[in-house]
Amino acid sequence: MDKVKVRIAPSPTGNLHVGTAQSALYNWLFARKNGGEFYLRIEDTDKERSTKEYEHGILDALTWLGLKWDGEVVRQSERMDKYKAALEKLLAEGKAFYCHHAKDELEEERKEQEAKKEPPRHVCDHKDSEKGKTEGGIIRLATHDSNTLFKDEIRGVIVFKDALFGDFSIAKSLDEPLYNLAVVVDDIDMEISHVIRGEDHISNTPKQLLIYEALLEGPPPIFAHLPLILAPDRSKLSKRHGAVAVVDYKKDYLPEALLNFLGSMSYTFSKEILTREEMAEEFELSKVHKSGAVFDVKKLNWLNSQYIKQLNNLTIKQLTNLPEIPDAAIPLITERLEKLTDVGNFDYFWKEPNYDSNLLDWKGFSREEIKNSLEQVRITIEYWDWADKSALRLLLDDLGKKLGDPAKSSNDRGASRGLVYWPFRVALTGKEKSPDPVDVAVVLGKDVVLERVDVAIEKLT
RNA sequence: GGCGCCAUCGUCUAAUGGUUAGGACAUAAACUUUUCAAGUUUAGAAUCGGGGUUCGAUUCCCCGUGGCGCUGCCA
Repeated sequence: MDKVKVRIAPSPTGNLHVGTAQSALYNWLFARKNGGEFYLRIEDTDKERSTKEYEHGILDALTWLGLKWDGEVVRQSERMDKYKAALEKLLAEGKAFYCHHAKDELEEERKEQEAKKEPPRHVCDHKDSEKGKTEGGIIRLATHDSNTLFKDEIRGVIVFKDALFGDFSIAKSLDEPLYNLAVVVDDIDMEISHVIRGEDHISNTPKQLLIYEALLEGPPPIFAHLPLILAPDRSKLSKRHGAVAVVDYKKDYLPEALLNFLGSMSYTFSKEILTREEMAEEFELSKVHKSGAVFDVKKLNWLNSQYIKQLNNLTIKQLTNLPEIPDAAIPLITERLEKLTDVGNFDYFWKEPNYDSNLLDWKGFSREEIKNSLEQVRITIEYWDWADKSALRLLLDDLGKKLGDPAKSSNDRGASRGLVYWPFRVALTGKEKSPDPVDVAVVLGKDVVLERVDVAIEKLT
């Protein structure tokens, strides 16, 4: 087999879509597995909608994901001469022609066809006439309806019965090529061996095959159509479903997690969590799934939490842009972090907590009892040997036993310990939920702990 | 309407002619706990329908049904 060369071809009319990212991943894996090359081609022939900002965004997103392309970025806007040459060749050989029909004529034709329940298409009567050779109007490929088929590497043989798409358009003019033409010219020119793209391109394939036939003597590339990524309602995932751009995930997710998720969505690897190198090793194009997969953010979150747990302290600080997080707090935080920005829920490790005094209340106990508990905790802390964490736990447990109303707590030991631990945790964190307050106290240090207990006592006074 | 693709737990999927239909996420419960977002354990949860082929179909074939995609002088 010739060298494997694959590409992704996003158009810079929006941010990098997660579907395109998945397609990029599979192309990348396939190239990596087969010692091939992975190219990036920007399809910016639509001057109205393409922007440089989106192009930069796409490059950034791909880089963030770690899907580095080989060679230079190819831009269709810089290759207009190639398309023009191809068009001139097709025109000269009578394989393409100028269509002079006006838009309203075509619309008329379409309406009639719909009324007759025929497939909508334009079969042009200019194609073999002199008029078809006269410049002006759009350029169409001269076709003859027939069956077209191709072998899809993922789906097997796909047959288009009576491929009835008429003389379809390939360029608005010599200098304005349309999608199908540009794609084929580029794929030929870049010597693409495998076209791996979304399922939504299946219906374009027979058209492109006809262009290959008209332009190329050798065989066309091998095609493989990936399943679509679906929204929870099983329609194609699009902007109206919320976060669909890779960049939307950047603040909360690790690229490794997103990549792992996208990869596992339409392919079954030997394990749940694996690096892209491990994925590449196992990857076989023919084993990619056929059916669309719903984007389940819960599973992404879970994967993300698994990756976050493995992060080292420095990385966490950089990623969250919070260098002030104490090192000792990091294991306590990463243990329960699903999204990076959730780190804000743990800001009591580096900031004075702010909370309502009602939060200090515990079960049926009175304000006086709570206050007394905190005062006792304060004394315990002051006398406590700071190095011994388990000693503090024992001391606080004992305090709980002492403070609890024997009538209330004889059968409810937990409640009396709660009288100690609940206000203590709130004093330290200002939250209902947090890691073990003793663990938090150790991270905070004696001075801060005493300070915060004092603040809490103050609030109750 | 035309053409095409697809069809196993809620979700992602494994099993391709013989399994108690397996796993992961999610959910629920129990345990643990001062609380929980963490941990451990357990549970419930699926082969779209109808015909074939076969001793036997999740699996192969056909027909329905459903979902989705495409149907541009967008890509």
